[in-house]
Amino acid sequence: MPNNENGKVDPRIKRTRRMFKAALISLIQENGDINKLTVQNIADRAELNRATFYLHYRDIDDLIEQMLNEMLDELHKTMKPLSEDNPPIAKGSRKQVVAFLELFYHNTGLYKVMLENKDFRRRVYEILLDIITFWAEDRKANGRPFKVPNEIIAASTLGIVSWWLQEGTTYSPSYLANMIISMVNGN
Amino acid sequence: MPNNENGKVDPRIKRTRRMFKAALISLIQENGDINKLTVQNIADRAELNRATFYLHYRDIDDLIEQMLNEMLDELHKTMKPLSEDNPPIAKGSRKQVVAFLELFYHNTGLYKVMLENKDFRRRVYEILLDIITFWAEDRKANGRPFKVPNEIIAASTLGIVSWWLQEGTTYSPSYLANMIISMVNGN
DNA sequence: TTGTATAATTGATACTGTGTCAATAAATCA
DNA sequence: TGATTTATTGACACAGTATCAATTATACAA
Repeated sequence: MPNNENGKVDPRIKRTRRMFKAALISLIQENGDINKLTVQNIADRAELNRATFYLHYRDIDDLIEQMLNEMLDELHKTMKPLSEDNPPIAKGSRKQVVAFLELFYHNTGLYKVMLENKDFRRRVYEILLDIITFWAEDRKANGRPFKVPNEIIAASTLGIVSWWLQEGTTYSPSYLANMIISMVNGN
Repeated sequence: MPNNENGKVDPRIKRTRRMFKAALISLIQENGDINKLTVQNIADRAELNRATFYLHYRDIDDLIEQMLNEMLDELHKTMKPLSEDNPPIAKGSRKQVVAFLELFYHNTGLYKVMLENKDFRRRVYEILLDIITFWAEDRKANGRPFKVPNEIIAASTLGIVSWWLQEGTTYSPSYLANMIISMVNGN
């Protein structure tokens, strides 16, 4: 973001980008499809000129990528403090899974659509892999290592979360966390 | 498909549709993306006129849907005889999972891209759910029912298969089947 | 507070892709 | 062979993309 010499960002820029992002979310929630967006629709919804869009983003994918990065930052921010718990304990892990699921739960419509994006999926997978790797080390130290590779556990969990969002999140985050942990623990 | 009075299909029609479908597969394998197709590209690759495309398909989504149905028929055909094994046994189930994975394995490039399609994913999920439901009944009858709902097992498996294809199918179908079964069985 | 720098708007333009059509050519069928 | 169906061709109206120069509006700094 272009700054002036004091390190401040022109409020017009902040406002414009906020408007475009809000418009994107609004349209995604509305038609539940990420592939039917047009620059004109986004500009109309943001109540800004279409040419203004191109002053800030290369194209729609560029806007989506920036959006996606902000959502991933939020995910990371929620997960990181928990994974730095010391010492790591089984209860802490469950808490972490629930916190993770709640993030999705509180923005079902948005995350459901965003998970259609390959890049977003890949990076959520990586966050999951981080959590699980951390968890796996703890389990190994306690003499009951996971029976399947961490990558497969992460992929499995992503599959469950995607399905859960698609299906309408009828299970609570807490219940789903139990199911995930039960599958992973093998009992 | 339009038939004449003898029930035969004009060979020009068969040829044309075969060409369009081959062109679609070829382009998908080439750019690994289902969202960057144009009618002109497909027609060029098929060595047919663009207008001819519209004689056979409403639009690109229509062509993809027909493609998708053919692939699902193939999946069903592979799965059905196995799920009618009588009596159903644990070994039979493993064989079924391997057969399922091998189908994907032998056409990685195509299935990988097709699994980006929401509709295709939903229907593969349903096939998996069928298999697992069948399996679950057997387990229940033997007094060791699954600990998590069938839907969650199906979603989990779909997540693993999607990841496996994305990642480049480094594990063999047989090994991956073991991992899936291990997760499901919880041991 | 005023001048200047920056951002946003407007209207224009060239371009790519869609979907349809009428006229014509080519292949199939009876 | 003649009639019928399919495929090709070129044209058209349309929607959306991406960029530009000229103008208007807003923010910042002296």
